Amino acid sequence: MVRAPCCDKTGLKKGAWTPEEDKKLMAYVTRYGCWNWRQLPKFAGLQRCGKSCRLRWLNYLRPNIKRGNYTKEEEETIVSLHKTLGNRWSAIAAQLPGRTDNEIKNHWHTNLKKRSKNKPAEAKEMSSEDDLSPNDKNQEQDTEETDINTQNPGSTTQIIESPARTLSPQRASPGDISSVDHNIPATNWDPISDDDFAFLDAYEAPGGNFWTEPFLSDDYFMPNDFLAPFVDPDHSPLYYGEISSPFGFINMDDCNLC
DNA sequence: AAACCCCTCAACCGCGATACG
DNA sequence: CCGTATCGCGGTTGAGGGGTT
Repeated sequence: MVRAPCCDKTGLKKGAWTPEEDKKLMAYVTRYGCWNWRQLPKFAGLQRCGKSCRLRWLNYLRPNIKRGNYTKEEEETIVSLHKTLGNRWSAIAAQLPGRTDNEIKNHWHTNLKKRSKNKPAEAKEMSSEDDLSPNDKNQEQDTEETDINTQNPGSTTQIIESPARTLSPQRASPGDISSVDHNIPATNWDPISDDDFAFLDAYEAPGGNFWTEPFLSDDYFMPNDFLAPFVDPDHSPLYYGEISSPFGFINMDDCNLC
């Protein structure tokens, strides 16, 4: 469940996220968006790799995430989509608003897989998969995917893009961020108060140090073309429009960062 | 009460795809 | 076209909780 925090050789933290880290990430992404996952941890003051931040945000902190309590409809959808799509969890998740591919994948392996095994009609496909060696499984998956592709060449079947593409804050509409799902357990979703931005404000002090020296490490380097989403307080919490920055005006409509 | 086992799920890892210079 | 950086996806791991013996 919760892994003991540890550090890798580069000093980056690994393992379970602490509430403080969550808050920092949440506050940063909510305020500035995720313009570059790799650079983000430096700006957010996190000793994490960008990949880890991205995963944490997408699977846990992102607004509108539903957790647990799968409805019957959702489970049926997962099972039926899995029959057609195979292990394309992101595609499946795209059909289930608020669900992440990781969560669906876990739910499948822990619940639905067994359950579907018990249903004779569905068990045919599922149970055979279980008895296969890893190689066989791969082969079967390849076959399955090939079938999908051959069955639907240029198909009009609605296979929505992965949630990471459709729901990721990188491309999410401002509404995605602003409409918070308060069903998220309090332990996971601590509403962000102004205080939570305090650590960010420290870097926005007059002089613009935040954008030029954010949590700078000795070897830090700011790309010349650096851009970041800004927040218009009138369009809280995120606003992507034409904004000014230390680097001039940025028309966020032309900016595909988020 | 203690030991063991099983289950859950957050997080990591590796790789392919895509973007960019 | 090529090399590099970054992103996104799917598979896998393993800590910890709960159930069973």
